[in-house]
Amino acid sequence: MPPNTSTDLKIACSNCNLREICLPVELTESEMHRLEDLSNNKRSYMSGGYLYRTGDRFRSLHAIRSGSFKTRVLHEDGREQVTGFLMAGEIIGLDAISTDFHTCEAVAMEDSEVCELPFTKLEELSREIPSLQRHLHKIMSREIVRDQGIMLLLGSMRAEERLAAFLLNLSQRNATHGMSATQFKLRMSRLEIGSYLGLKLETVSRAFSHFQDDGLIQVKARAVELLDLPRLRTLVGKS
Amino acid sequence: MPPNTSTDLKIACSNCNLREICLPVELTESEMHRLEDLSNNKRSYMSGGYLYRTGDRFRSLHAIRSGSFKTRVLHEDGREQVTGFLMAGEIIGLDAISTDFHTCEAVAMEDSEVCELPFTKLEELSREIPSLQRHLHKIMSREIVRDQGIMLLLGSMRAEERLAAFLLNLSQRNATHGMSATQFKLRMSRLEIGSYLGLKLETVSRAFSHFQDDGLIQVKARAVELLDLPRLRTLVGKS
DNA sequence: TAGATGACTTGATATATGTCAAAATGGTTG
DNA sequence: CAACCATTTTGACATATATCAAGTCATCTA
Repeated sequence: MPPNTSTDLKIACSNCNLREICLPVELTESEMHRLEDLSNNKRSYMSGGYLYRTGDRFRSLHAIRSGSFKTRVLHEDGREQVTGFLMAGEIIGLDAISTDFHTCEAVAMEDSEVCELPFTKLEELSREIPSLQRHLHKIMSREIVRDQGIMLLLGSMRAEERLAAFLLNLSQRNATHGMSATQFKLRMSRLEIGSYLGLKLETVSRAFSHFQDDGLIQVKARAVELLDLPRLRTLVGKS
Repeated sequence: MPPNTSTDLKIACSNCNLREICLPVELTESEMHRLEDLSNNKRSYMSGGYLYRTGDRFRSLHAIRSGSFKTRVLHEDGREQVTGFLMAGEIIGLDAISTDFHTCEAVAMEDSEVCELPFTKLEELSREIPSLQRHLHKIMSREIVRDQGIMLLLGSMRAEERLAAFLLNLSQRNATHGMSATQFKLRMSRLEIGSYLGLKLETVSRAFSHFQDDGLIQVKARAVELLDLPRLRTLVGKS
């Protein structure tokens, strides 16, 4: 299975005009209002800006309102590993609950906006609203499942399978957020894709070229069109 | 950083005689009793037995009381990836909260016992006991951090670094559970280690042999002794 | 205890991906 | 628009790990 649709949020975020896509369906009007109070703090980040850094004190989760972020963990010796690409509607910062400090850093890949979700308040509210509690648990669990999908990818797939899985995952998430499943612009460089997939950028580039030669995709720099979804899927499945 | 100390549990499990190691410190007597009611169901599994399988309906988390389990995800084409090795005191099943179905399977690596923690009840209780709620959140977050550590390992470390990180992680978890940090018996085969680390069993075996030739470890089949922890650590750190 | 079976080690060789280098392309800024 | 810089592509070559193949060693059962 490719890395899964990740933590797309259906929590809160009403003040952020994400009412329609971000709310758990089961809330009463009054619960809704309380949720709105929670998430009234909105912030903007320029491309390249840090939402948080490794070691920062944890206070809030963030719901991405627009734009996208990458998360990465840094190794002592300077090596870095991109651990996720997050887009609008997804929740970022779950790693930090564990120790009250962030264990990775989050960088905007384009100009982006987030809603702040103060965690203590979120916990309070979820004690009172069972459906919200369950929702929060699901979001965290989904992140675990997503990570295990990436472990599968990194541990047992070859370069082109990894890239195919990656493209299909982007495709699916784009579709989920109402965008095209077959045409999109990559927000990340070959280097970042390589880090995420455990490959060197040259290998990523060659895989892109090879897919294009095979008629699987059309790619020009960061503009990608998936021409043959079924064949991409079989590529991931078997080999 | 090597894969982190994983989800060692301090929840519940009083009836399971894990009172001393498993309880969040901050509970009152009455809260304690309620927790005990929660976790009164104990089960045994023989080596090779399934705690759950992919697709099983999710009802409970499980606290491992004794023994150990491996979790693995299966790829359509039959490839499998071991995603974790869990030992006594750790919590298993967090992946399933996401969809209410298990997304991986858990197999006992030796004769083992678990406490069942019915999740709905756990949620109820954690709505009423904030310190328990926070604890549950930390356990889930810790699993996320652990998985990201493994992603770093799989994505950016070479074979011997991976094995060194793996051994150091086992060492640390053993120590956490009051066992020797330098001498232990592996509960898993070279094949399983290889799957977990994204390597073939021959590569794992060669790395073991090489470490032994270098005086880093003493290894005979599954009995391992770490002879030079500092040098193992530098091996993981830089290269 | 012997025999059988699966686990592990070791060697020779193959191959996927990494490395190094150069050229082409695209985007950005004055 | 031009010049510049970063990004991407492509090629030639190097290497870590996989693959294939024996052979040895452990563990379990009869």
